Amino acid sequence: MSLSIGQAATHTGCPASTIRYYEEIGLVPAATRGDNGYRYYDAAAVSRLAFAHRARVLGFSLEAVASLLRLADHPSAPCNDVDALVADKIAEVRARQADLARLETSLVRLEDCCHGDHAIADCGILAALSGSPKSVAADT
Amino acid sequence: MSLSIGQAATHTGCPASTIRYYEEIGLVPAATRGDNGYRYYDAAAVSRLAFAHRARVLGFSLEAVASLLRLADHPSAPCNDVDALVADKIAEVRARQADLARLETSLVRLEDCCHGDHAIADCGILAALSGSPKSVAADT
DNA sequence: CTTGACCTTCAAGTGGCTTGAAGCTCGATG
DNA sequence: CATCGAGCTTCAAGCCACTTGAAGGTCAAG
Repeated sequence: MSLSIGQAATHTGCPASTIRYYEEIGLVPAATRGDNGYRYYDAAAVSRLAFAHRARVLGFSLEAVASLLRLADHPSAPCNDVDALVADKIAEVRARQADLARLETSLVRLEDCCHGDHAIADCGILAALSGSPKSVAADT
Repeated sequence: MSLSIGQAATHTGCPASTIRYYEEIGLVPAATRGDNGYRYYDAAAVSRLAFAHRARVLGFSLEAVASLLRLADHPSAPCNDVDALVADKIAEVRARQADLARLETSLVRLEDCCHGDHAIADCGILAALSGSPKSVAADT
């Protein structure tokens, strides 16, 4: 039961063009080909694609996904490296969340600079962006 | 009192290479040049660079920054468009925050799949990534 | 007068794909 | 059996926002 690239795409949620790209950069091994030149994916290949796609959706870089795939191929090795990759990612996501929270504060402060209908000349937003100090770029 | 590109970079926080890039793509007008071919920036030019850099730091795309700069050049126009850009950005940041919160949940759940020192073959993280259902990709 | 920091241009690389062109093949329909 | 549209192939270029590198000119200090 092997799937065409389009079927594999539907199955994994990973677009066909992206599957081709993953093969091109060597993230996944080259698919087997039919006599027509079409790529076909057996269960193991589909599983690798699904794994890669899931990891990408979770925010892992292609490099990290490659590491995870390599690790998954060595079942007897200790799983510390896997843990480390996940822990790093969590730390990264939390850092990014903090960034965004600060950003939101700044943007809301910026929004508050503008009150109602008036001309740009009187708009506090542009004034703030133009460098009036301590109105926007606080709490770094 | 005009600054070299390096001084402008220090002053605005925007790297010299980025300033050159902004000029290249027409985000800011071409700097005036000295006899040596060096770019020099007067107060107004530095202010434009600072404006652009501040807006970028706040997460506006180059396209949005270009809009803001255009708007800032028309002081008699109403400021609704400025408001809209800022409001859009806030909505975007909040959406991204929600994304990241979901992501964090998934990653932590993933992390919980692994308990202590063992081999990869027994690691729940890789099992979860490999497609065991409902362990990671919940609550979409 | 030499050193080293700074400036110049132009080209290419980064990540992670996506899109487009030109041309195959396949399955269903008339 | 012809044909049509969907799906497959390859290769190239485009996207965003820069960054990096090579090769060279300029300037101020020692």
